[in-house]
Amino acid sequence: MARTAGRSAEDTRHLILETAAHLIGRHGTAVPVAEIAQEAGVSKGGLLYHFATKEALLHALAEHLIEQFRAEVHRRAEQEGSGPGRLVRAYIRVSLAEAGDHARLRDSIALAAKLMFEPELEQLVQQDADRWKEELGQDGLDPSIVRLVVAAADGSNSAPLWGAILDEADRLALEEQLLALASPQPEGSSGA
Amino acid sequence: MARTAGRSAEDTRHLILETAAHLIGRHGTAVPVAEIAQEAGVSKGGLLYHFATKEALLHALAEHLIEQFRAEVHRRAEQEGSGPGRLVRAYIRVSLAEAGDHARLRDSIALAAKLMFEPELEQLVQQDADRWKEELGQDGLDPSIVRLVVAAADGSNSAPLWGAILDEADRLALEEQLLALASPQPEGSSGA
DNA sequence: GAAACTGTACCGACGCGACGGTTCAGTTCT
DNA sequence: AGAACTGAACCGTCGCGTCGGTACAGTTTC
Repeated sequence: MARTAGRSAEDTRHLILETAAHLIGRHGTAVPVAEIAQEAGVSKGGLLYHFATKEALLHALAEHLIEQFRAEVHRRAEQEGSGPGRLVRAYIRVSLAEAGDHARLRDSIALAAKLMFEPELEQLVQQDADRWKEELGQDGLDPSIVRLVVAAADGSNSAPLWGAILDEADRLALEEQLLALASPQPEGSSGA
Repeated sequence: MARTAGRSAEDTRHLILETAAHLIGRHGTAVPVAEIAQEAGVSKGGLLYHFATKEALLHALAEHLIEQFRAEVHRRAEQEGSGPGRLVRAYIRVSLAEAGDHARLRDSIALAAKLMFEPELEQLVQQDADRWKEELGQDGLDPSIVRLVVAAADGSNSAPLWGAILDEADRLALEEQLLALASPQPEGSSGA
């Protein structure tokens, strides 16, 4: 057998990436590449053809997820009413939505935890964080509000780490709270 | 050589635990037990004398860290002025302090990330989270404040995951903000 | 237009190092 | 005496990466 019928190499690559994310979310990054390959309906050799090493696979996956998140936030920002805080509110929406998708969230956390200890890949995450810090800081909001809101959004995205999964009601309530904080229309309140 | 002069078995046990936390913070839970033993100045056999298996070691370490955090928060709560919000404010203080100790924070995160995928150990974290949720909920504060503040505190403790390390100024500012939110002396503010 | 050739995509068995855990005889502190 | 180790050899497993092969899609050649 060779190229699987009706599937381009790019499709295969993408399929492997999705499968990897899925399995990593369930079993952690320790999951064997052979298992990822099998689940993706590809041989181990086939997988290694696309990603020469497991680290390369994880690297590609990290870029994939980071890029996806960033694109999603910017997409939401366009829909957000104009004025200051657009980007922050979009960041909140996407973060909290992700927090509601437990499976997907586990993918990200497991991968991020792994990257923490791979110096070469760590800076990939680092740079992304720096970029966010800058972008969110230039969104026209009070820096103290941004700091608070972003910390809370990130926190809701890290909850599974500490076992604290927000239930649906809490998640939605928190989202409303954060959006309110990031919406510059004071009705007589004082910023805390 | 046998028992090291002037050190009780309990001391050795504790030393191993501390060393393990330290190394895990630097290299992740994949660090070999032999390496932990060596770094602790103990033979591999000696380590396995105290912790029959690596999983047992990680289990003990998790309990250690969880218990330590809980004890620390309750200790701080005693020092906190009485009235509603004592525990929440103590939780904030300890969380943010930990967020400032990057090395120690990495220990916790690396371990927590590992536990996520060990069903048996996961519930250990889960139960702890449930306990916190209950305790913090009964602290006499508006639930929406607690939700916001705890999410932010947890977020600051998860920052390294996303590469977003708070600098000292931000950390202190955030701490002040959260403490203010968790202090029930309204000067004319409305709840968000 | 079909045979010969080429490169891409993929297969699957194997080698090999690493790591967890066992065993055990010996040693030293309390 | 018995608890608390040391030290080193050893085993089994597991997972990564390599490597020789294979099957098709195009492309070239006549």
